[in-house]
Amino acid sequence: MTAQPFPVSEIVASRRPHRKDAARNYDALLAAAREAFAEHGAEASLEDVARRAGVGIGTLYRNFPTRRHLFESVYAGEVNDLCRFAEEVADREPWEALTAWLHRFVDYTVTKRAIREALDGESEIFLACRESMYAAGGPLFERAREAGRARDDIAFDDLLRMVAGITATNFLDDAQRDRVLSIALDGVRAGR
Amino acid sequence: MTAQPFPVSEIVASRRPHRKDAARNYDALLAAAREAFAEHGAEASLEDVARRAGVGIGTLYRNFPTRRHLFESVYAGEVNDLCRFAEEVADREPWEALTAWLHRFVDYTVTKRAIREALDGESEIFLACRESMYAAGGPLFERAREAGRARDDIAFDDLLRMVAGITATNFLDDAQRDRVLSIALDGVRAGR
DNA sequence: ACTGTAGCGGAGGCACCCCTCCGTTTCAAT
DNA sequence: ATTGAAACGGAGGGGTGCCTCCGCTACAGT
Repeated sequence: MTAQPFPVSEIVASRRPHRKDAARNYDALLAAAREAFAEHGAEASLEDVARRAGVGIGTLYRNFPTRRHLFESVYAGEVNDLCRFAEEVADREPWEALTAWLHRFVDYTVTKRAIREALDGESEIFLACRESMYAAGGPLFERAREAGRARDDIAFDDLLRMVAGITATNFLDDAQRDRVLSIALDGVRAGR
Repeated sequence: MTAQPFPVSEIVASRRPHRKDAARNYDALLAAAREAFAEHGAEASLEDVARRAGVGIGTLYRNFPTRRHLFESVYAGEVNDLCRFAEEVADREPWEALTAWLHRFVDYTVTKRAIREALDGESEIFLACRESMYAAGGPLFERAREAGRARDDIAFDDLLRMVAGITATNFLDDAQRDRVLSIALDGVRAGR
């Protein structure tokens, strides 16, 4: 809501090194990790991440002392994007805003494979991310509910986990994924 | 539909050894594998499976030459149970029969963690399992649709993948899982 | 009870991954 | 251009998992 709304983005940005080569490697590692996590889940090989980034394994460990640091950084980056997107859709029609946000939620690839674990992560950053995400998406849900477009016997957490589950599943193609998501969301609509 | 409706059960049973000790080990391995797959997904350590079963690693490999053999056997066993259950509910009210079957689907633990992969498996057994499952559950869906209880713009495959996704996700507790499943199924109900 | 054989278990070779440590390289401030 | 400090990369030690192979065990048929 303010200029720097999400503490998460600061945490991540603050870790980025100042020297040019170091910064480039840092970015390459994050991008490589995003790919690797998307493909293999949170257990992806860190040596593979370093290889993809074209960087020595030592460099990976200097930037991200543990697997958790790396994973959290990738995750936080996506959460951050998601939070920004919530602002973008804030002035659309309530139900439309909610579903647009949820579809964006689905698009995040790391999230796709790893969000289930992340939803139960207990570290400081995971908690912060979850809070940010709830702060961003919760009001959209609330608004849809007040407009009589969403049923009021479920919690935002229920909704998010439902979508996360569908998101994490393999489908024949993207069309099927969207179709299934729409069906499930129809269950969330008010008026049966 | 006939006395031995599911080819899958024969495949699995035919592999069970005749000698007493061997049969005991075979069963112990299947049970251990079911546990291990449920906990760690399809990538569970085979040495761990052997340890759980109280059996040497060599014995595991004699009974199940590859990881895929073991996984398929566990999976086929559960599919088989599921198929039987479809017969049990066949004479209930259409919508109730369908949801009862889907809830049972949710209960299978191996399935829970691994069905996403399995839904895309291309081996002969996976195909046979999928076919059996569709043969068992499809008619339930069809019947609910004909009774005007389920919408007709979605496929049984859509429904199954939706439920599988929700099934594979972590929830705070079983109550939340059931709640979310009900919401999603409401999207499948006919009449908005 | 005897005995041939199916079945057993685990040592060991190979591969991969984790993470640390340190000699070498590269940046950027002067 | 010089130079000190920051950053680099990858070798290597320890761990775990995969799978094979073969000497030992115990079942079941006579």
